Amino acid sequence: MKKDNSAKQSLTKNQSLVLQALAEADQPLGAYELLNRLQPSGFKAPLQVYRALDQLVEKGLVHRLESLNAWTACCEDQHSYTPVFAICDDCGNVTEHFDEQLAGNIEKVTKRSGFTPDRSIIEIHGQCDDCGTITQS
Amino acid sequence: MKKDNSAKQSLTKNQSLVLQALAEADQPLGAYELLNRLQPSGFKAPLQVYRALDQLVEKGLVHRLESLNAWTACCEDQHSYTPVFAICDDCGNVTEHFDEQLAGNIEKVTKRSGFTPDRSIIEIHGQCDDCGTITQS
DNA sequence: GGATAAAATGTTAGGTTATAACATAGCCGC
DNA sequence: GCGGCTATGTTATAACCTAACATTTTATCC
Repeated sequence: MKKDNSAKQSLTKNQSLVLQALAEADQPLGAYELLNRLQPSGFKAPLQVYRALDQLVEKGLVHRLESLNAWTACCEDQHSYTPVFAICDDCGNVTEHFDEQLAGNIEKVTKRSGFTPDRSIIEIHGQCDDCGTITQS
Repeated sequence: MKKDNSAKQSLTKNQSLVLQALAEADQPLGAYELLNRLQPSGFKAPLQVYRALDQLVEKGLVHRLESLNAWTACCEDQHSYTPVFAICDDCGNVTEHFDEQLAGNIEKVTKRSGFTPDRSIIEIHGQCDDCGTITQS
């Protein structure tokens, strides 16, 4: 994770706009949904969105949710561990978690077979606290 | 995982063809690559492939690799734990692993926040033993 | 400050991946 | 055979992503 305190300060205009749109959303957004929201700001083509997203991911300020084809602003915490995303299939809300032990387990599982891990994707689908409580009542 | 011994016996024609194509491949295949390979068998439209894939995933005979937009035949083991996929970014080879502790930790991380897990996605990108050894020599 | 290189942006076009909608055909229990 | 269910066929379209190339902005060095 190449994330430091200056990361946000060195953002370009497009990067800032995309990051702000993601931060204001209460759910992960697809690239074309971002494009829709940023057209008032002058965005015209998907590539403008994709390029900004790639750069923000590189800086560690945005994560891509592989199972949703969507993107979300990183929680504000500095983190070196692989994030774990909990995705509510009812309301679409996504939360970011960390666990040192879990990160260690992943290394262990693959290294048994001589595999050298680089980046990990952990996404858990289910029901968040709010939605679970509602349906049980 | 709804997988039992009779799962394979109750496959329809399209499902059998898709599963066989995946089993014969030495790498995960995309839906359109599957379509190409199955056109000699009479497949004509993407939906035929996607429907068979969905049904095979439901039966637990095929897994989808979210970060590759590709699909792979399940290893033959009966498994109740969430599979962990190790994906070599050099040669494209993918291996399926299991770890009870890892599965337990994942539940733990999300349940802290009242989340009820349903299905988990764990995909680790990196370098497999073969590719790592080669580049180091 | 001006030359230069690197990074970011603009724009058009096209490729890949996945689903909607509707019609048809086979299977199974009653 | 009838009704309900599952699977299939087919056309069209939506959603997601990248290539290629031109232009502009930013950073750096002298």
